[in-house]
Amino acid sequence: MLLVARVPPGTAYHAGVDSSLKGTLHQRGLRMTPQRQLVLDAVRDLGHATPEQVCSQVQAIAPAVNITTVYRTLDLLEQLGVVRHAHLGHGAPTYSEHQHRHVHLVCHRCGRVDEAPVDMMSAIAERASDEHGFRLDATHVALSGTCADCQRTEDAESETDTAEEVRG
Amino acid sequence: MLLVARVPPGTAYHAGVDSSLKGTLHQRGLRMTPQRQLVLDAVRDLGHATPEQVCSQVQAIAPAVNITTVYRTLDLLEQLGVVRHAHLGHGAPTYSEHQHRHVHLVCHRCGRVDEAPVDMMSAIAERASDEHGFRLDATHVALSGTCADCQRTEDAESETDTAEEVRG
DNA sequence: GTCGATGCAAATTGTTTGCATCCTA
DNA sequence: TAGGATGCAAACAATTTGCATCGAC
Repeated sequence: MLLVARVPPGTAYHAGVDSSLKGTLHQRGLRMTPQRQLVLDAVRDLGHATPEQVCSQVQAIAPAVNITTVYRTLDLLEQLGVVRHAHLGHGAPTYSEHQHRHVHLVCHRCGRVDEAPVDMMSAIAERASDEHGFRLDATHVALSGTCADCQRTEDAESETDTAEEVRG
Repeated sequence: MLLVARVPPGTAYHAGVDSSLKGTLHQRGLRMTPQRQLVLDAVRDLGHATPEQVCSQVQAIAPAVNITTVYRTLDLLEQLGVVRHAHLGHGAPTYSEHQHRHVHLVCHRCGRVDEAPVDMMSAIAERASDEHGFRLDATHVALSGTCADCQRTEDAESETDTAEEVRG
């Protein structure tokens, strides 16, 4: 199978990054494949991405890669601790590099995702631990709310609005 | 259609609760139906419940009610402000009465859901607002982490464990 | 009687599984 | 060349939509 288009010598995708993945895989008796590298590259390039989005990115380079492989590879990379997933709302989980640790603020109106430093949650983490014995993972689930722009939009709407949203 | 089994007179389910729903519906030109009352009752009885769970509960009384109707009714009741939904992990949203406002702590290991008062998040809400212009809805998305029991389990496991989880 | 609500079937979307083939080590 | 990885098709689960029928007002 011709997986990727030919590239000039010396321009390996993310030259050097694959060495660690290869090592991590081999340590566990697993195999390095072009697909696995491409999925990892895609996750790194995209920041946060759903399996679907990762698949599109991978297929831009290697159209034959199947979405099934993307799902399996994301699961694997997560078990290896190379990537992690977070729930940024609605349903679709998004994958990012494991080091990518932020608190996510997702606007439930427009979907925009903002990031805040994890230590923003340290006070809550402490209370959760003290009062509930609960060890918080502040980065796994996004906080939901309304972004500044959408608050303005809502304010503007409520002026004109005569509470007739339901019919339809 | 025979919607519900016959019941002794005077034992209406949640006698009296439907009056407000009926009124709310009529205000908007919408109609009161037994299905709508049953869905609302189910949400109230169950605390948090997925559409699937609401459907089962409703069907225990009225087997002919279709899950499509449950979805549509939950959406409607949410628009009316009678119920709200929250994301308690993985994918399935759960519905509860609108007044039900807690911060949810979900264990990603065993799925257990704990509840904490909303004011637990007030410090974060303020920071989100000040630093990001973001209006936080602390109750919409659950916080993810590890519950006390599962922390003990993990500690116990890591003693025996020799890091060989990946191979399949 | 009118038009909103329901039930049913089918379409959609997101994800998983079985299995034959392929290819890394 | 042995067994892990992939691709493909099909199974699944959760949710939505089209449409004819039903029933609240």
